[in-house]
This record gives sequence, structure tokens and C-alpha cells, in this order.
Amino acid sequence: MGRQPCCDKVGLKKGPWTAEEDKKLITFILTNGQYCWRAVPKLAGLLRCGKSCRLRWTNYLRPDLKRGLLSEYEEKMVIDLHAQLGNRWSKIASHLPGRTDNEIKNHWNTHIKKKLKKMGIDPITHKPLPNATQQTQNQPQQEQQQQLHKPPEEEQNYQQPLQVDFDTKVDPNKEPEISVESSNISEAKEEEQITATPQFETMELSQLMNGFCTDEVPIIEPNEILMPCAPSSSSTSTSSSNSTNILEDLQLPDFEWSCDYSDSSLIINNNNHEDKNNNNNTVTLWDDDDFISKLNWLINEDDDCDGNQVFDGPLTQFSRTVTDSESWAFGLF
DNA sequence: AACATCATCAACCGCCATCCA
DNA sequence: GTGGATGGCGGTTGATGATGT
Repeated sequence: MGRQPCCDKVGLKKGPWTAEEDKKLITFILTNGQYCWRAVPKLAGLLRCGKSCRLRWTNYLRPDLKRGLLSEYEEKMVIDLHAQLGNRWSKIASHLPGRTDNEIKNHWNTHIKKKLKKMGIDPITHKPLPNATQQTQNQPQQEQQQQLHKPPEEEQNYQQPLQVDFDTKVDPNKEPEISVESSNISEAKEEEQITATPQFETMELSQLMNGFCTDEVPIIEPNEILMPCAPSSSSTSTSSSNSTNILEDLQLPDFEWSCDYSDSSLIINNNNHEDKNNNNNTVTLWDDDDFISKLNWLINEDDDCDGNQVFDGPLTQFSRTVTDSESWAFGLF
């Protein structure tokens, strides 16, 4: 019957987003919230289709996104979840706060797949490759199996929820408590109560990762990701100085909100800077003294720039921090 | 220094699911 | 029940930077 295109593609811009476009989109969403993406470009003054706007926002501009490489723990989670869910990236991403399906998909395709293959594990089936024994002579296959691959019968009968000590307080020096259980598991019925593997419960990360080749990729520890916004050139953000991520470039302040998801109220928290890395049950987003004023600045900034100038700056001074998976934007507006 | 190749990831495309009139 | 509108998802592409020759 011929489906209509998602938008009138005539005259619409494609390709990489400019800082100017980002700014318009951010401004619009900050002032109006998220609704009807189809209407967003017109209202925001963008020559993009709504789909493109939604993608740009969800994959890049959302302030609750983590940047940087996946931590070892996150990688392990991805592998494990992939073994259970397959290429359902959005489901996998829903268990990794601050990560998008696109990001995980990319990471899988560019990093994890190779690593698994290197280890003699089929990244699709998560079973040993036929020639795995030859490939991994230096590493006992049994060990790999124990560490990275769930026994087949376990995959099939994966029903009993196994918890990863979800109730313990966050230790900022340890891996974040990313867990399938702690995530929104309301879809548990549909997901057959996907849970962490027994390995997660009983094994140390170092054991988990034993044999998992991480030396090729500089590991970013959570405490590195959870950078305070102090000026630093050692930001772990993967964004280069040419980043087009306005939110990053803007040096926007952090703020915090309660982890009590039932109360989505935002807590603009200007204090506790020295305790920033101690997630005392709050999730840091941006942190600074004048968030509101900077927000106003962002929204009210004149548009007479050439697009780049406004957002140029020592972007490394603003480091995106770990946040909750639930977008603040949804509850904020 | 110049060119070729590889790796990464943002963005696009097309399909599917859901909602609603 | 039907079909259009919209949002969401997963696969793929292509631009760009990094690395190798």
C-alpha cells in the first residue's frame, strides 16, 4: 500500500549534525519537552526529519548519557545479555544505564565480536567455535566456558533470577551496580526474567575477565567516567576537541536527582562537590553552582553565531557523568 | 611526507509494533 | 476491523581519524 515516508524528505538536511542544529534541538526539548517528534523539526526550526531529531537526541544529546568506552563490567554485561537476548540492542541497553542501543551495537561490532572470536567463541551463538581449540591453545577452553559462556542448559532454562547484590550501597571505587535486575525489569515477562549469570554472582571481576582480552582497549574505570567537572585535560570522554556534543562542550553544570524513581523530582544540588564521586544514592548529572543560569544562557543565546563559536571551548572541562538510565528529560518537563 | 588501509561510530534506512480515529 | 501516523528497533553505510607502509 506504500508507506509514507516518515517525513517530507525534500529539502531536508542529512549527515552530521552541526552545533547550531544541536543547539536548536536542545533548546527546543529543554523548553518544550519531548513530544511528537514529527513536529519537532518544524517547531525547532530544523531542516531535519523527526526521526533524525529523535535519534540525535536519544543517542547523543541526552544529558544522561555516559560517554567513553564501556567498562569491563559493562562489556561483560553486554556479552552476557547478548547471550540471552541476542541482537536486541535496545533491551541490552536498557540494562546499562547511560548507554544507548546504538552505542552498544557499535561496541559489539567493533570490539566485543573481535575479542570473542579471538577467544574462540562464536559471538553469535556464544558457543566455542569449531576450531576454538586451535585458536585458544594458550587459554584452556574450559576456562573460557566457565567465565564467559553460560552452559547451554542454563541458557534454556534461564528462569531463576539471580541477583547481584542489588541492595548494597554503591561503592564508587567499584564497578557501578549495573544489573539486569536493578534495571527496569517490568518487562520481565517478555524477557523471561533475564538476569545476571551465576558467574556474576560468584566470581570476581578479575576472574570474569580472565582470558577476556581487554588489553587492546584502554579500560575506563567508572571513577574515571564519573569525573567531576573540574578542569582537566584527562577527561575520559571519547569526544575529541572537535566534539559536536554541545552538552559536553558547554561545560554545563552537574545536577543531581534522587535515585528514588518513583519521585522523579530533580534535585538541583550545588553542594557536596568534594563528595562528588561518592554516589550517596544520588546520581550526578551536572554539577555546578549556576545550572539554571547556564541553562538560560543556553536557551537564550543568540543565534547569530556561525554555529561553532558558541560551543567552542575547553570542552574537557565538562565531563559527562554517569547517570540513571531514565532520561531526566522525561521526568523533568 | 604521501598514500593506503583499517577502525570507529554517528547517522541513515527500512521494517515492525503500537496507537488511534 | 482497517489503515494512517508515529515511535522504536536493528542492520548497514559512510565520513573521519588513526595507523601502517
